[in-house]
Amino acid sequence: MNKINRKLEYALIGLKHMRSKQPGELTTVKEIAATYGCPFEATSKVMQSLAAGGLVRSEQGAHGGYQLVRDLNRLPLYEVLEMVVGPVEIAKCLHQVDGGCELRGSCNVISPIENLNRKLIEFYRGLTVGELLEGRGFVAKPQSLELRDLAAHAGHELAAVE
Amino acid sequence: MNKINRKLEYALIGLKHMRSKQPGELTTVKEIAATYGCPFEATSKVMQSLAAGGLVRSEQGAHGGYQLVRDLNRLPLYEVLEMVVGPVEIAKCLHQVDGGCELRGSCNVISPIENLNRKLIEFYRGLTVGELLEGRGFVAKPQSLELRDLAAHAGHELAAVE
DNA sequence: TTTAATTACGACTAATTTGGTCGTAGTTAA
DNA sequence: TTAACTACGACCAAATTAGTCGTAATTAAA
Repeated sequence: MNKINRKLEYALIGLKHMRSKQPGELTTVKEIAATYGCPFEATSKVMQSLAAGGLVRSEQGAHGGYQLVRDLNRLPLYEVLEMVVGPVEIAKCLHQVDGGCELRGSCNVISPIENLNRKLIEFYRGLTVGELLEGRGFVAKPQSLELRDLAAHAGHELAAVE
Repeated sequence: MNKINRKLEYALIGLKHMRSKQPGELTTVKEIAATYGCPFEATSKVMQSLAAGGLVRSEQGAHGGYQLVRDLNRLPLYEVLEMVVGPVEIAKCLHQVDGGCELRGSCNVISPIENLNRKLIEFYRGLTVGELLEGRGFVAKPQSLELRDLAAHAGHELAAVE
């Protein structure tokens, strides 16, 4: 029921990576996957979700890729969560029968978890992606020549420093 | 990876129920299960966890049951989470291999998800169970924990924060 | 015009987590 | 002794998550 999973992790990793690029410069999924060891297909789908949500722009074809189109410092984590894992809904009502509440007004069941849900949404709305990406640079350990070639081809060092 | 699940729900339901009792009055799992439709065995185990964590006291035997021993208004949700679902750890390091970090001591990879984890822990530490158990309407004055309140009840954990 | 590199996306399987049950034992009031 | 409780480990089922595969579609460049 929670929404913090690998998809979100791949999204944040990708966003952090793209943030270090020049405006207009594209990032491929292959590049992200190779640099950080994320599974290609899974990462690819996450990027597609981000593109569908308007957070990144995609260019197809050879020399295609993704680029950021929004300022991460003004982007609530909540929006990314919506894009990659859907609405933040931590728990369903225990007593729902065919979509309706069985206990009606006397229900004290859903309330605590619903309260928590609301507070979590508040929390996610108030937390910017930019904040999460702070800290030391995300330095990947070069694992192969091919990797360095990739980075070189992109015109960047592997170490993305703040 | 998230820790918001049915166990937590049963815990909050039980706590809310017990809070309405007189001091010294016991609540049985049977009572909770019957009142709210929670599965008996699952709820029972949750209560046992709460007892192990010192949040409630249990009395065995006929006419036994559970009772609250702590003030829910000064109890961080974090503690309940620890009791019923273990430490708040939303995501494992992507680079872990066989339970150990692949990069060992030289690992300077800080996953954004780890940052999020820290922020979530902060959030859970500052949110009291009492707040969550308020009615369905708005809570006029949220009783967020101050640091000194935390110190009174969870001083040993505060030391581990930094 | 062909090829290679890339995004797009649905279907599928495997792995993990979660939710729940069962059996049995220990405790205590009546 | 019995009935009503808590205590707890082992187990199974369901749901979710994670990852893979196959196949298009798109585009730059040879």
